[in-house]
Amino acid sequence: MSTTQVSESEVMFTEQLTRGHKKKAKTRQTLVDAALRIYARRGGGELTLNELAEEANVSHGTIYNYFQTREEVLEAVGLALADQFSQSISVLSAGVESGAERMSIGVRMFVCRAMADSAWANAVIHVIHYDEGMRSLVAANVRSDLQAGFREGSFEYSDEEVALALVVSCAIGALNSIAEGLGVVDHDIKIAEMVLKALGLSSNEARRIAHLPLPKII
Amino acid sequence: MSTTQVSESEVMFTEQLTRGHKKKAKTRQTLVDAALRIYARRGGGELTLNELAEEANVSHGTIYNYFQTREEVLEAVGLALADQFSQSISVLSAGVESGAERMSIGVRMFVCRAMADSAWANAVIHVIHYDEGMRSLVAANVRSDLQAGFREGSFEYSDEEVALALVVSCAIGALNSIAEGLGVVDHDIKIAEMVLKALGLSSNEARRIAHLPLPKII
Amino acid sequence: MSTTQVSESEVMFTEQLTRGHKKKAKTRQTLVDAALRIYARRGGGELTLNELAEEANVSHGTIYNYFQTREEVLEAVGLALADQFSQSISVLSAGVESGAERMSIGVRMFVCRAMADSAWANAVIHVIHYDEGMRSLVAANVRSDLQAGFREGSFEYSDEEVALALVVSCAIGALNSIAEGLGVVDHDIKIAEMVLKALGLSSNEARRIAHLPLPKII
Amino acid sequence: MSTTQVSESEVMFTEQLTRGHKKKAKTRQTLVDAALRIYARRGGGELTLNELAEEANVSHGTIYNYFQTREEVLEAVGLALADQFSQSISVLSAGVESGAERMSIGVRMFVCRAMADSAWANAVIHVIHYDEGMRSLVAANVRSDLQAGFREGSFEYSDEEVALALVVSCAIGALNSIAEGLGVVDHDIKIAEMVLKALGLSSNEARRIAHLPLPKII
DNA sequence: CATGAATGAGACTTCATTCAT
DNA sequence: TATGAATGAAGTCTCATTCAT
Repeated sequence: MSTTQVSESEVMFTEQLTRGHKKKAKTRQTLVDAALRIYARRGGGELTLNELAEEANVSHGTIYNYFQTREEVLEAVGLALADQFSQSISVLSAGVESGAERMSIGVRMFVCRAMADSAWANAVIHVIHYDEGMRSLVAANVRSDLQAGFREGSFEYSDEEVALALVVSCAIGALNSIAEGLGVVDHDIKIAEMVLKALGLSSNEARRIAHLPLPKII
Repeated sequence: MSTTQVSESEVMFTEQLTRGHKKKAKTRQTLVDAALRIYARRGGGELTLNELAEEANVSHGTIYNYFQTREEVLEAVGLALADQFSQSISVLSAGVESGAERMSIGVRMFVCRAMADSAWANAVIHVIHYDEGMRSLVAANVRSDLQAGFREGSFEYSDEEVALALVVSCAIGALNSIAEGLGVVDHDIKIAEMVLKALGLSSNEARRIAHLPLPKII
Repeated sequence: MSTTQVSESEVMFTEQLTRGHKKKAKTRQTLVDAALRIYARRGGGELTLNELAEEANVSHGTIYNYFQTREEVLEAVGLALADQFSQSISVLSAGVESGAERMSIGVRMFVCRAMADSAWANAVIHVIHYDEGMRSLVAANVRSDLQAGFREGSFEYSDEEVALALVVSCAIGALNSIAEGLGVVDHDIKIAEMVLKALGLSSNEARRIAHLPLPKII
Repeated sequence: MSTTQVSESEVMFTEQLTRGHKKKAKTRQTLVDAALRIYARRGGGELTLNELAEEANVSHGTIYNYFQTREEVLEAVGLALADQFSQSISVLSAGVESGAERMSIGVRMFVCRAMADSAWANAVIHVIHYDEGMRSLVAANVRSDLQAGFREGSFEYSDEEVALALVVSCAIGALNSIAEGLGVVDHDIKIAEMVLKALGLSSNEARRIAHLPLPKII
């Protein structure tokens, strides 16, 4: 998110001379970014297109050159966020085989990103609450690691759906804590450790895996 | 819903009531109940005072004899819900000493009630998302059991806040699953078991405690 | 137009009204009257609720206390106009037996009113163009006279539908002429005479009937 | 619709055309044709330039290379329609001397075309309602036949303007009936017969003339 | 010329809130 | 206190029109 804001700010600055008439194809991205900034900033409530237009420095009508309805805007924002999210996760856990380790990496990545970028955290919280598509995508990512860990004998749970919901809830719950300023040191590790225990790992094994160093981004 | 009416009425009896006061309280309660019915009925979106007035069979203006703003209505609804909630939990785990068992009972009660009364589940989901007061109350209830279990050596976690957030998140997550029709058999037991494991109990101990029969309501 | 207001007010007095209802009815009438004034004033185009609110000196929101949608407003205006229209006609041709004479009176009344009240003419032209209900009502009024005249042997036409459309078209056409300032002296008589001839009366008979004095309004 | 293209192309040939002019004319004609197709297709409501651009497969901006405003587009469409109309009529009644017969042919042609080509009927109805130019042109065509019949002693009416309005109204009224699916067999003949009677012909004479075979188009 | 992104006025509609009765 | 008519800000969406490329 912060990266987005910086790059957008730069763009804004160079374009203020031409009063926004040179945007064309980039405008859609501008709109999505603006929406994410709004989500990031606020505590509750729905995104309005008035706000979006102002944040993106375009007129109301412009939004409708890119989206047919308000719903489409929200959907696009959800997709953008989901895209970033799933990319981040899959890049990081690329070479990892163990389901339990992948799960740990996924959860920690999710939480770490939220700690590093509270704007992103807020946006995710908002979007995940309103957008079913986002929820499914998150669930799909988690489910594969869950099944892998179960096949390998690391995990032990009586119901996959319940386990899935638990992992997702814990991750989102951590995001909420962080967004409310209640983050703690090593939040990612602590959450991952508890999640792994909930999934059946022994305390020692859970602690060991949760404390493994995160793979570096190349 | 009826529980709400009773508890609120009881609170009223602790004051000296004139007839006017009684009627005032009655109408106010009518409004809160109507709001809960609306929350219960719908999937998403905000409560409007139009709806509320119609559901309660009063005119728009009447609402403003009992609440200054829409926000106050929502707050009152949150309080009413929180009231029932904490009563239910504390009644049930009244004679139980063990923190782990109290925790299990609390979580299972929460989930069981959601399964039995999807209207209540929907209302809680709505309110908890918008009302900070409700969230704190839930947290307070959980925290005491958490600390008890920790003191007794049953629980083992590295950070109380993180553990607290985890328990609450899992419970709310279960409510969401149930509200979306994704409930499973023995949902309450499965969730409680995983939560106990997350809090450091061994698999066997977690399973045992989670499967204890719930205390009967007298 | 002023006639409109009077007749509508009379209707109001005949109902049993509570205080609230009276005011409500008054505003509703204000809105309908304002709509008629707007129709009367303009050359073409659709009625907008902005215009209506301004003309009626109420705010936009007030309109929605009386009508659910813009369509309902238009419908109400059409009904109001249709009501006046059919009342006027039936009052005037009350004691007349002959179908041909009733037809003549109806057509002449219609045209005379348009000449006397060009606002009314404009409103009718507008409404009849957009509102199917209005068209049906006019058609129903004409059809009975048409059938009466045919049964009595005065009229002679090969197709009732065609005859009906002809009468209505001629009357509306006359309204258009008048609204455009192309009215002529005895416009009503001239139109009625031609219509009667079209319906099969001899020139002499058509002229005689078309020139009969209109019944007085008591 | 193709008739429109032909007639416009013929008009063009009377000028010396550069390649640029030819292309310009072609695109302009494309736009007018597209507008006619839209009018033909729809029941009610106004033409929007969005629709027009899409139907003509050009971009919004292109329209403004050919017309200054939306009004100009509508005007051009009206002219195109009026052009075809008057050509059709005058070709058909070319060799006919009698005013009454020419009137009958004109009315019947108008109605027959509407029955054969409901797209044309819809377009005419739309345009004639909004475009004064179209109305005048129709009136001019009728007036000459009206005067001829009057001079010849066939017609007998007390006011030319009223008679003119009556004929036009009846023709448009027939179009409306047809567009609403209320057409009847020999609609053209029945309307022509009634119009002729309205203009003073005897029943027998009106019937005879209205039933004359229409001249063939060579 | 053609394009289509951008604009902004203005349409319909909702809804929390006020106030006279 | 109860009512409900009135309000007006704010929201979603449309569309004629402009302008840089």
